[in-house]
Amino acid sequence: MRSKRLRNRDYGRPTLEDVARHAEVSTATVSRVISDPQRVRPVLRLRVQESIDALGYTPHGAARALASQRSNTVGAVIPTLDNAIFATTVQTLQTELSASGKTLLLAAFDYDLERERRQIENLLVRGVDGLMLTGEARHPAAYDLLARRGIRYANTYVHDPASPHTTIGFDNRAAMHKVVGYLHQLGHRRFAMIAGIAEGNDRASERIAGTLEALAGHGLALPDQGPLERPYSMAAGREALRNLLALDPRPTAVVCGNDVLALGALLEAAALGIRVPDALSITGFDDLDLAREIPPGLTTVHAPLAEMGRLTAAYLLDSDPGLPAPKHIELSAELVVRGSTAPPA
Amino acid sequence: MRSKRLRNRDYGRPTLEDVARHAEVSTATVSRVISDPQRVRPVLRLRVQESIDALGYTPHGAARALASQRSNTVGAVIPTLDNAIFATTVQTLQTELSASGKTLLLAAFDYDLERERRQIENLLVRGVDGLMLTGEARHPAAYDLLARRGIRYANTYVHDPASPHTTIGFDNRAAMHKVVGYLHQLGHRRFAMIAGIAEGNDRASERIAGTLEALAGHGLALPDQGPLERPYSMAAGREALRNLLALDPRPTAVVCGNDVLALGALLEAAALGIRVPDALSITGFDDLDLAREIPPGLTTVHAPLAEMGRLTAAYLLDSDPGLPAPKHIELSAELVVRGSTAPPA
DNA sequence: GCCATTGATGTAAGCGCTTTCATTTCTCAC
DNA sequence: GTGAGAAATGAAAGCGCTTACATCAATGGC
Repeated sequence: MRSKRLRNRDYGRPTLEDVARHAEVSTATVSRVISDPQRVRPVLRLRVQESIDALGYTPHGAARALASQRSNTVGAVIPTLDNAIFATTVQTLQTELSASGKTLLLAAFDYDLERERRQIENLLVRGVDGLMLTGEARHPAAYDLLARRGIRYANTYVHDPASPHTTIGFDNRAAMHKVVGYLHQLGHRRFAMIAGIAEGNDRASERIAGTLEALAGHGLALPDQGPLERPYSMAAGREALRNLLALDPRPTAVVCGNDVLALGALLEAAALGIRVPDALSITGFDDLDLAREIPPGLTTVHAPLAEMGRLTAAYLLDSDPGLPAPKHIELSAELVVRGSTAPPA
Repeated sequence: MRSKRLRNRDYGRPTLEDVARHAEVSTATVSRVISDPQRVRPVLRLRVQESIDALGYTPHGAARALASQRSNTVGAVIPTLDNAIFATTVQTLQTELSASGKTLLLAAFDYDLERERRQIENLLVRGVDGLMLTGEARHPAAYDLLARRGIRYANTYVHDPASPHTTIGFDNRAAMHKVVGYLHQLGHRRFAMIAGIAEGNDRASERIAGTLEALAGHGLALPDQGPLERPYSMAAGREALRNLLALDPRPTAVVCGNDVLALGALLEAAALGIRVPDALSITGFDDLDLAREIPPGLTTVHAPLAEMGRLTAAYLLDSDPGLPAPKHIELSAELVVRGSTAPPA
């Protein structure tokens, strides 16, 4: 049973105090050398720095966080990384944060809002200084917690100036208006939709709502079955397209809730010998790399993922007052016309 | 200038002490209720729990980490999330960790080993209890740090029983032997390679080395220019293929360092009217979803990404002794034959 | 019933830093 | 040279928790 005094010397990493003793200064000075070197005379600063190197000292993050009441840590809560659109944004966020010396805590919730609540709670316990969230639909208790902690957070991938929360993203609904408007203008009248799963996912449901609205605006509607909701996979897109092709009359335009579904539809059409865009127009959403590369090119909506990550980082890093009025940063999500759309036969 | 005593009551979150006072027990008891409820009599346990709820108390992670000397946090240092193969593994890792109440700290280094060193250092400062690393090539100072801290870490995406570090992954070199062996058996003799950028990336260089070795084993070699090293993008794959097609004699088999490059090559071949696999065989590495979906199906090596994430989590969560002998978990990376390969014309 | 155990609580000492406040040391204008 | 004010340093009090260790109550063998 060794004494506490000795514990450090024997096993532990050197502490601030060890450095202070070695450099014959106070711990306050060492602390200053580390966090604000300008405040220490060059002579001492150098001496301390040498002791730090000599002992191989590295600060203890938790102690620092406890004493300073800030963790220099930011959290991101996303549905999953298994989806390029989140991966890209998180990648940018991470890079920006680490340029500012912050570390990213990552949590995924797999589209389960209860799980999301727990993840948010966990990150709050970890003391994150800010939080990137996905969408607006959320367990009420989660918003309560956020409010009670007075922590800065942003709802991303959405834009809603009327929201009481900060939003950084684009208007999913409006984007679908553009898609439908464009197809309608090409002459399409028989539409179908392959959507993402709407439950617990307001981006997916907004895209559905936007599509329905826009169609209604032209006096049109989807086939009776409504939008086909499918998980995020090419295989699901293929299967859904097969379903739609069985319809009579066949749709001439298939609007998809995301690029992966659209790509599946595109490949299935090709496999079935249905020529795109001549016999069938297909659109996506997100503008993955592949949308540009795959023939005949996928008409889709460009989601500014990296920019969203960058702006979110900037917002969360901004050390302004406490919680200002919610901010709403709208990013444009433009229609990108490629080869998968044309006037109906 | 309000007193410390009051600070909590006025602004802060409630603390353990607040809860203790409210429940009329000691802080030790509250602490026990939180971390090991069994040790407290039901009567008290209940009372404490009620106080916790009443005050809306949540623990303070940093204080906890400082007092207990463990952060319940694990770090992952990867090149980038902008690459499905890392995203998938990290996704699994994250899910597994959070099932055990651990949080994932994520850092990317963009294939810059100096930056990787800094990221590792940063995570160490944050007090991670374990670290997932990518590959084996690393700044020596990073290994020093790791050793000095006696922290548990795993080099993933590689397998090397001779390594002094724990490795969890597959043998990239051996996998390329399988690819080349298979193509050779089909009758191919004129090979070319589109590889990832080898610098600072031992997976990429191992794949190159494996290819060269295997070819040499058959008395063959790449064209004079050697492997074409390209960044991870379909556009780069297309460009590289165009380059290779200018060769005289043309290669009959193009081996790619990853699926994205291979997909680019595949699409470019299609665009140029070169029939795959009749006029040209193409192989990839990773086995992305798309490899299966895209016609004619990409022959590739299946990388067990999710399994790697799972095993890494298990290893890092394993609270066994300190640092045992390095462990080497080999995952199989099997050749998956699809439509993009056939005997040469 | 009595004493040795076992189990449940409480006490209080840190964990390794930051930061306020007091003290000491410099700077200069005069 | 002197004294006022600025700049640099040190002393020490926490930050909010965990965890020996001490204490006290309950249990059971005899």
